Amino acid sequence: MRIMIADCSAVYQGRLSVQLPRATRVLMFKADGSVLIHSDGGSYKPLNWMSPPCSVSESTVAGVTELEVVNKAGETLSIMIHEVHADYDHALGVDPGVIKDGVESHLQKLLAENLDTLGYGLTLVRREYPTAIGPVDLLCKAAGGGTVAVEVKRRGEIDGVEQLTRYLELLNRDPLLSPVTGVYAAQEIKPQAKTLANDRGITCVTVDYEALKGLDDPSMRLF
Amino acid sequence: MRIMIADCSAVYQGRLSVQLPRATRVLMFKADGSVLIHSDGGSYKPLNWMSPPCSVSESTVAGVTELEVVNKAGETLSIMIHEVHADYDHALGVDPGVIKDGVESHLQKLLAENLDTLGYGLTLVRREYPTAIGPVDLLCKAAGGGTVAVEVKRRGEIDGVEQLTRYLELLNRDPLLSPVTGVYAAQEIKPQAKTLANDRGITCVTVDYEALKGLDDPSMRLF
DNA sequence: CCGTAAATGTCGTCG
DNA sequence: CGACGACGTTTACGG
Repeated sequence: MRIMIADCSAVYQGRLSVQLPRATRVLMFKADGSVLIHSDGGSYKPLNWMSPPCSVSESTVAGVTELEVVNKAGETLSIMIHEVHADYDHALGVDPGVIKDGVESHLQKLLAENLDTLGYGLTLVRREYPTAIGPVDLLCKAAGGGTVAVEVKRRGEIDGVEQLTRYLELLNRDPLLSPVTGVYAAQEIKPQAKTLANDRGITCVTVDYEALKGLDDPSMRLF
Repeated sequence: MRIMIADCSAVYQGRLSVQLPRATRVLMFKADGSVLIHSDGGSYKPLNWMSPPCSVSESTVAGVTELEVVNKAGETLSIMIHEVHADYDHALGVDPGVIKDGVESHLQKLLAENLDTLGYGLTLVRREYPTAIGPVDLLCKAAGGGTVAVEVKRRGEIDGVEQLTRYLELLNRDPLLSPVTGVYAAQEIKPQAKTLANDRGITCVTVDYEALKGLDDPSMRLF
């Protein structure tokens, strides 16, 4: 990876136009061709960038170096380098990547294995039950005979309620499944989402990921 | 900004858990306290990071330096530095920031000035018409007497249809506005969004930003 | 500080 | 390759 500290200005022309006035910034050129322009603040998002795959061409006019980065969609990032304060290059090698734990799919899996958390007498039909408008996270049979569709989210906001509502509308047209009721399960459910869900007869369940994990993993049990 | 090239491993513990196995990476420490861990690929998103505001503490055990980055929510990013290949520091100063053109608000403005694009005989009531559940992008009077609510998006996906549906539901309760119909305007509308919109009697309009811009700006006109 | 909506969103998965 | 949903989404903007 090449890292430059440089006095530069830049223009991105693509899905929109973004201009960067002249200032000192950090330029990162990654092995895959991608380019990031960082300032000394903000967050992890660069001021301007080009995602791979893309190609870089260089030209110099009157002591000013211009880098033209282009991707396949024809988007361009043009960087004018007025002065270079530092220029480093290091070989990093291929990264082994990240290992994640605790995302929605894990929560979904744990809930599927512990349906009691969601209500009594539920039997799993399947996870990711396919429908024309997308997969339902968990489809279950209720003890009473009807069906229960479960939408799982890490953070329960209003979008999830809308999503589940669409599924319920569709599933209830199927006489083999009807009546279908909904359960909205999340580690945290926002008040507005809860209100909308209740309004539509959807049950909200707040789940504790750590507790579920403990239930699931015998080595974590206290007794 | 401090930039290190180092052989490191890292663990984030917060909203979820992310582990980074040992490898050579780029560490960026920004002036506002934020930390980024970049590999030599991917895109602008770091493998791991901590957003500001946060604080860093350092300790060394058996030649291994551990950096512990903590934010207010109690999320932690712990970086074990096994070997430092390079360590640079540069003062960048405050960045003047970016100038953008072509985002949704511009599209909204252009559409407000060219309502014919959306349908015949529309008169603008106002942009960002306020309601209890958020602002409607464009509220218009129809020639026939009713009201038209317009939702503007750069890319029309299903969320926007839900958003507009909520507005329509609310606006139609107002006898001064009713009947209110919906128009979904975007540079590109996804099939599922179009299907759902049609299902709900919402008109979809695909708009050409460049053409609108040409209409709007006399200097761009051909005649 | 909460809530909503936009984003050059990016990233994975599945068809 | 496109569509779709999750994301440590992040970020900006109002009340």
